[in-house]
Amino acid sequence: MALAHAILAVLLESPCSGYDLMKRFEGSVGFFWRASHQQIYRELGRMEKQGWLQAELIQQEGRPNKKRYSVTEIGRDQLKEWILTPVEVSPVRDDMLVKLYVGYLVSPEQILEQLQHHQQQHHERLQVYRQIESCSFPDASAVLSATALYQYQTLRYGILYETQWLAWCEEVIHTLRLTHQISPQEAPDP
Amino acid sequence: MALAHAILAVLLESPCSGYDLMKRFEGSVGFFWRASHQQIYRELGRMEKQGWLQAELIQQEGRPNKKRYSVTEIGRDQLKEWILTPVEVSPVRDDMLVKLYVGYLVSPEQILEQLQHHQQQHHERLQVYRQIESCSFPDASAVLSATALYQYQTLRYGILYETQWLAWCEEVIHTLRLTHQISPQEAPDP
DNA sequence: CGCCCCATGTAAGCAGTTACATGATTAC
DNA sequence: GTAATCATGTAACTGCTTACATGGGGCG
Repeated sequence: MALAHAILAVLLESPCSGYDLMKRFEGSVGFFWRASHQQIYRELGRMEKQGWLQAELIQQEGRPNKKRYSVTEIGRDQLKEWILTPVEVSPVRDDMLVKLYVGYLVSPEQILEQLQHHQQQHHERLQVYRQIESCSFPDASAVLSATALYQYQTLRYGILYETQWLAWCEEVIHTLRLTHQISPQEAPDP
Repeated sequence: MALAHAILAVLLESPCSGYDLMKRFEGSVGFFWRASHQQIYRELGRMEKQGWLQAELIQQEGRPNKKRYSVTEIGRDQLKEWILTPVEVSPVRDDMLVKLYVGYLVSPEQILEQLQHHQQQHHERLQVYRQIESCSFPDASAVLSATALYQYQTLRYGILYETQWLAWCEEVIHTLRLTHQISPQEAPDP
């Protein structure tokens, strides 16, 4: 039930609506968890029933009303307890690696195309994370509070992860070009 | 349906039984996919129905009979087609990062314990991958066949991934010890 | 005698994805 | 006007996990 715990973690930082949660999951906390809005609303409902959260209806004018969820004492205790129970490392499941494993089935150019598509996506994510880093943690030598320090470490993970992916993509693309004598694609001259 | 494609990829390399597949998924090809035996048997059944695989019953003495699955022409074409359709990067979902994000809820020592547990698991995996590397690809300068080259690249991913995890664990543990003035645990003197 | 390995499966339940639905406001 | 943003959901489906089940052979 790690989605529930991820939600607790985010709401503990600051209470918000399901809609806002969704955006936080696809944005700033996306480097450790992702969830769709359907998943989030369902889970919020369950968690409220169990007493982990409490909802407060916020009336708004000019836009739909919303429910603001905050973590209860019970929810907080649940989260604490969960932290202390050891977990196995998350299993790796990556489409790109499966594709590469059987890359010999198609032409090197076609594999290169897939790799470059992937590379670009990781590049974009890295940009986003670096943006967050320079906004939220501009001073590398600053003394951080406990909460900021832990959050920064998870962001650091995201940055290392994407950097490693890019390095791997570079390595594979380089090797492929060497062994198949493909020259890098250049912008066509007008 | 990426599990099906991962199974195709592995069976294409060499046909085997569901039981063997399971072991391959938790061992040598574990750096790009994992699956439980229940998942595998169910998926094998479906794939045989669809004509992607064909099964051959192997009678054995002194041990249970088994079914040896191999990839059909249809399955091979499916896999090729799938390779060429672009996919989004796999979403990150990692318990350890959620735990660290709310690490301030428990003592630094308790977080360190979780981190070290994780570190050890990644260390063990790295050992396994390095073992496979030195067994299957002993000569770094050797010219590899297309299939070997692609497989080697996926193994390289596994190695980079685990190395990056270990580096991150080191970084976090180091920072935690500095800010909380915890000295490294030493083996107790007898 | 108990436990692990080989080898295959069923059944129940939870997690995640895809598609559908509503209805107001704001920006181009 | 039409597309996007805000805000919430339901329903159906697929994927994954956990638990249960069977049965012979080999090891300590």
